[in-house]
Amino acid sequence: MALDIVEFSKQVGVSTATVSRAFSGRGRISDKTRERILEEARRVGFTPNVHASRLNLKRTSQIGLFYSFSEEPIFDYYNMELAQEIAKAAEKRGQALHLELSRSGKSNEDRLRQLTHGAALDGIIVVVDGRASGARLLESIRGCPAVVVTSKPWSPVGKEIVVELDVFTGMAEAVRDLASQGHERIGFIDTAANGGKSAGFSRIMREVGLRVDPKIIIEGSISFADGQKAFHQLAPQQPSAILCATDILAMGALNEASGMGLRVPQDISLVGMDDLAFAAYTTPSLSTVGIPRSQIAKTAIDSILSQLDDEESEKPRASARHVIGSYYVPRSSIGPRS
Amino acid sequence: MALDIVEFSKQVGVSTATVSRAFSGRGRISDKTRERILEEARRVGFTPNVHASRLNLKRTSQIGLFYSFSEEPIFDYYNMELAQEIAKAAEKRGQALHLELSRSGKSNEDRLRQLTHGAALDGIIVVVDGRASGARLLESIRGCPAVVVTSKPWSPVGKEIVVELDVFTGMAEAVRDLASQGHERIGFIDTAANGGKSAGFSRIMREVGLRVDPKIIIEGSISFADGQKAFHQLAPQQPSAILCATDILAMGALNEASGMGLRVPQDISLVGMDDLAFAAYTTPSLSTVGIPRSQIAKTAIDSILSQLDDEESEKPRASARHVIGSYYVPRSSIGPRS
DNA sequence: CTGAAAGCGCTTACAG
DNA sequence: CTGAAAGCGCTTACAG
Repeated sequence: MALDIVEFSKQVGVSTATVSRAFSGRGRISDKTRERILEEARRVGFTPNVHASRLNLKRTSQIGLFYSFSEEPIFDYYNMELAQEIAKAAEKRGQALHLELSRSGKSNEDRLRQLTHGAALDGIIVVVDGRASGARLLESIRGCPAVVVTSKPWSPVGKEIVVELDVFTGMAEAVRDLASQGHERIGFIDTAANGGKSAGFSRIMREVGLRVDPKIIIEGSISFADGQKAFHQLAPQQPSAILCATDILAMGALNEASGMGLRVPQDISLVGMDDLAFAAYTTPSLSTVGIPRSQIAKTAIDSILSQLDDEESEKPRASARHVIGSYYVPRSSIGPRS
Repeated sequence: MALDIVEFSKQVGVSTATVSRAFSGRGRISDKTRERILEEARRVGFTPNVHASRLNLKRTSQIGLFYSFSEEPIFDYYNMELAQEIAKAAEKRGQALHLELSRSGKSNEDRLRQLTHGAALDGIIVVVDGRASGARLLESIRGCPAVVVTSKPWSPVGKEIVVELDVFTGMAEAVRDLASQGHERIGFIDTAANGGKSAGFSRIMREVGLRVDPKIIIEGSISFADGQKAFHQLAPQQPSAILCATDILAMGALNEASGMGLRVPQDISLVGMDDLAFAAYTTPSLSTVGIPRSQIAKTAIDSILSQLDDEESEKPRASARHVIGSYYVPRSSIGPRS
C-alpha cells in the first residue's frame, strides 16, 4: 500500500501521466508501453488509488440502491432478489451497485442524503412507497441523478424519471383464472408496505363482476406471522380463495391453513405476489403474480446512465415514466372451487 | 454540487480548516462556530466531497463482504440474511458494509482484488469454502485487513484472523433428538457449497451409535430443485429421517415429499440447516440447525476494526481463530419414527 | 506517443 | 480556538 503512482512511475521509468493512461485506457499510449506498465504493476502490486482517481474524474462508477419502506429493508426477500437483478444490470454497464443496508439516521431523508452526500455515487435508484414521500426524498438529493421506482401511480413532481410497476395486470389475470374455476368469494390479505394494493384488488373484482366483501379484506400485514394471523382471521368467513399481496404473506397463510387442517387447494385456493424464488417450492407450490425484475433493473440502470450522458452533453432534462406490467404464474395452490 | 470547501468557507467567513473541523469532529473548534458552519451548510446544501476526504484520511469507513462460493452469490437467502446481520454490526461501529454483488472478473481472485484495490475499503470479510482456496484469496489481497469466515476447520496459513463456524454441534443435537425418537436409518442431503458436510454427518452418526449407509447420502445439491431431486432418489431407500445441509434443500425435499404423497413427519422426518427466516413457516414448519449470525457478524467486524487499530498503533499482528458453535431448533417437521 | 505541471477538494501539522 | 499552506495520489490540457 506504500507504493504510489509517483514512486511506481519512477521504477518503470515513465511519467505519472503515462502510468495513468495505461490504467485508464484513456489518452494515447503505445501498446508496448501500456503492456510494460501493466505487467510491472502486477509484479510489484501497484494499483492506482481510487479516491484520488474519483476526485479527479468526478465519477465513481457506483450506483446506489435505496429502499425507502419496510422496517427491515434488507430482511425482505423481495428487495434482495430485486437488488440482485439490479446489480446484474449495473454490471453489464460497467457500474457497481451499492446496496444501502444501513438504517442509521433517523429519517429516510437523512439516510438517503448520507448515502449520496459528497459525490459518493454517480446516481441512485430510490424505491418509494408513494408519490408524496417519494417527492420529499427526491427533494433531499436534488443534484444527484436518480430514478424512482414505485408501485403506485405517479404524476411528475419535477423532471424525475419514474419506473412504475403495475402489479394489477397480473393480478387481474389471477382473479379471472379463479373466477373461471368457479370462485366468487375471494379474500385479500394486503401488505402494509408500499401503501397497499387492496384498492386495486377491489377494482379488479368489480371489473370481473365479482362482489367485494370488505370483511374478507385484511390490511396492514407484513411478515410470515402476519400472513398466518390474517389467514386465521379470514378462514371462518369462508372465502373459497385468497389473494395475498406478497409471497411472504401467502407462505404464512399456507402454513396456517395446514395448521387449521384446511387443504390447499381442495378446501381453499391461495395466490401470492412477487414471484420469489421460493414460491415454486412451497407445499403446495404457490401461484403468484410477478413483475419482470430484470426489466425493472435494466430500465432503472439505463435511465441513470442516460441522465449522466445528458448531463455531460448538457442536454436539457426531461421527465420520463416507464410502466412495467406484471404476469401471472398458476401453480398447485389453486384449484376449482369445491 | 458546484460548491466546494473553499467557496463555502468564504461564504461563512472562516478558513477551510475550520470548516473541515466542523464536519469531522476532530481538532479543536468552538461550539459556536461549529454550529454556525453546520447550520449554514444545511442552508446552502454543502457537503464535503468524500473522495477528497478519503484521499487524506486513508480511511473509508467501508468494509467489504465477499462470498467466494455459490454460483449465484446474491441469490442465496443464507448469504443475504448473514449480510444483513453484518451490516447491522458494522453500523453499530460506524462502518458501512459494502456487499459485493458483482460477478465480473473471471476468477474469485480477480473479483476480490478489484473490490479491495486502490484502498477502496478499510477491510474485508471473505467467506471461503476451504483452506486452500481461502489461502489463495488472502494472498491476492495481502495488505488489506481481512477476516476469513469458513465452515471448515482452518489452520493458520499466515497471520490471518479466522471465524470458524461449527455447524456440527447443533447437527449432533439434531441427530440425538432423532435417535431419541427411535430413528436409526437417517439419510443426508449434502450441499455442494462450502465443500459439503457429509463427513461431519457420518462422524456424528457413529458417535451417536448409528449406522451410516452411504446409499442414503446424496452430495452436490444446491437449489430447491436439487433438494426435490435428492429427496426423490432417497425416499425409495426408506430412511425414516433425512437431514439436509441447508434449509433451501430441506424446503425442496418437503415439497417433493408432498408431491410423492408422503406425510412429514408421520412418514418421514426432515431437518434443515441455516435457520433462515422462512424455515419457521414452511408446511410443516422446518426443524433446523443454526449458527448465531449476529455473533458471526460481531466477531468479524470487531476483528477488522481491531486490526485497523493495531495497524495504527503499530502493534505486531497475531493470527487468531474464533470458533462459533451452532444450535438446534426442533419444529413440526420431525416426529417419532413410525 | 510522452512528460511537466496545474488542479481535483479535502485534512492537519504548525504557528499564532 | 483559528488560519495559511503543504500534502493526499491521481488526471489531463498543453506543449513537444
